[in-house]
Amino acid sequence: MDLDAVRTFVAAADAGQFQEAAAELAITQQAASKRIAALERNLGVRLFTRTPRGAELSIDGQAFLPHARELLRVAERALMSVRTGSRPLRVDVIASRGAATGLMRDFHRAHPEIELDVLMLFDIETALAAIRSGTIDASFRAVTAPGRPLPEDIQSVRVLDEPLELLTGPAHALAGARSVPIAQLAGHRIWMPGIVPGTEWASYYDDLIAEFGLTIEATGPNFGSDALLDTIADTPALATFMGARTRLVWPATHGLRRIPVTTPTPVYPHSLLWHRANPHPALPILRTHLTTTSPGHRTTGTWVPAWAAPR
Amino acid sequence: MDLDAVRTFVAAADAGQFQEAAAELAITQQAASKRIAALERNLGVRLFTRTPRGAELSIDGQAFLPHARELLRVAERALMSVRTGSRPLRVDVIASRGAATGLMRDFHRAHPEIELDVLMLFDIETALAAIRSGTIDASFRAVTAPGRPLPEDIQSVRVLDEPLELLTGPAHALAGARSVPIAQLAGHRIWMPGIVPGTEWASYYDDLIAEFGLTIEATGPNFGSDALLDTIADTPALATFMGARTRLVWPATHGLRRIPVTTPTPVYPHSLLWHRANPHPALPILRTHLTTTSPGHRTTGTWVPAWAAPR
DNA sequence: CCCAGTCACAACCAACGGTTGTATCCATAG
DNA sequence: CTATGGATACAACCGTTGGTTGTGACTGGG
Repeated sequence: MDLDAVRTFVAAADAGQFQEAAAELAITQQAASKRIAALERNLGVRLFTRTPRGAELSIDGQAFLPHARELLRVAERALMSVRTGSRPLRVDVIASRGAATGLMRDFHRAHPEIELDVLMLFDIETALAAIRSGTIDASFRAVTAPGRPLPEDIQSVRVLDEPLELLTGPAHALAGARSVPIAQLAGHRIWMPGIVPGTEWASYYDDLIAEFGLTIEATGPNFGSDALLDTIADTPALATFMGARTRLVWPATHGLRRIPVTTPTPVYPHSLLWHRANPHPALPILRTHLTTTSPGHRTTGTWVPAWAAPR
Repeated sequence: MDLDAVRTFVAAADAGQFQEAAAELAITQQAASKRIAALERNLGVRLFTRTPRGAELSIDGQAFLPHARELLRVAERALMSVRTGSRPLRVDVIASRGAATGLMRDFHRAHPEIELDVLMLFDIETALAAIRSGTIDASFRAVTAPGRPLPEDIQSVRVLDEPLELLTGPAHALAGARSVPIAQLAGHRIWMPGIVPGTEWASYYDDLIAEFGLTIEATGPNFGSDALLDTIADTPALATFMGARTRLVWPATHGLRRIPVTTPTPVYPHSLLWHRANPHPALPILRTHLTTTSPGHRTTGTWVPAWAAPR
């Protein structure tokens, strides 16, 4: 199906005749006729009933018309998504099911008129480079990686501290606990596959291990969250960490348990990063939305890595 | 923008390389490379970063990808809308803002998984022919036109009696009335432009005029409901009829009044018509939905044309 | 150090899609 | 009844697009 033909179809449907549609599109009447004939041949139905005074939609044409308009609308938006200047706000989130995605969903609900593109970059270095080059407009990240202060031209605001919970199967030793002190996790096998060295997550868990003497197995390739959850559900000796706000798309029947961790509760600090000179009109709206809906952060009873602690 | 190029882009993004994408689409690697190069040229951005081991999405490519998928999805649905066999349920309504449209909206809310195409045919004759030929699946109409009994192979069920209300501007003599007996309308000018002779509406109003001695001016071309409402709002001597369920998209500030008509209340009887042998799986669901949510019809205090009265 | 595997460029060719010119149809006016 | 105007479709022509084949450049692994 050719988008030019669809455009011609919509123009002809609106005009009621091919000639005027052809004039609008700056082609000859014959070309418009050929385009629509080709479209009809591809679809296998007649879209217009031709009369000596114009062309009016057949019933199939009437049914097709709204779909054709939608198609052009979507094509237009697809084009806009890569047009510099007045393109959708591009926001990088740290994981597709994480808290930042939920925050963006909330933002979209609050401001459905703002066009959004949400993507996931590899690590904070990539994100910073993209923010500085203007390729993306904002990023949800832990505010700094260890030893690397934020550049001068990047601004940030802390928007959410997400508590980590323990995720176990029904047969796990801690499955019945309503909460578990972090000291009790020493000696339990905690499995976190797919943590890529060099990313903020790796730094975060390195610090967590060092601080509380945990044994985290980060080995093994990441076969996707489905495989991870499957293994956790079936293996009594394994557990994993998961952000409290992470949404699980998983049959509840598997009996996975989410157990809060306490004394202290490790939290992952999400900040929004952006370039101080970014002119995108939707960016201040996002910032305002996040700061006004942020629940704030407790500092007592929680733990964050030293490099992420508020100065 | 070429849909084939978009398809190639999505395939390459999924495969992570051009060669495999090209194999899926049954073209050569060079052709896929050219298609994506052309797409990048059209969009003005680089979608992939080429490596000697494949091609991975650039940031622009990541932003474009969901739009590309959506575009292909919409194109697929546009194609289905004219494919015989498993195409969306095609329902004809009598007016774009009338009660039947509202009923279909309710149905769509109740069954969002059912694909619908709603269209407006010229009159009941066209609708019957389209139902018999299978071009449409159902039609909302007054069950018969005068003197023309329903064919044997068409079935019908009465789903809604829609009361007619008087619509006036704020300066009209009846503007303050909470309701008006139909006998009081004799002598008032009632304006109904755009009623096409030969349609059910024309028959309906002919009967209404004959029964209650009204003077309805059906003259003048239809300049659209905006122009009609504009004139009604500004002309104290004019009023018009409007279905009680008709949704008005009109600034409330113009002070239009909707006044129920009584003793009796003229109602327009909407029936659903369909072919007894139509195999569309969604058709019985629509019928069940309509009959179970139908408010039923009062017969006392209401008026319908003799040809539409239940036998 | 070579090889396997990837993408890009060049040359060639068929097919698509545009234009111009023309025939046909029908409603309307004279 | 006929001429005319306005609409679509068909035919011929032709440039450009988009496919294939052949080849070169690049890079990571054995």
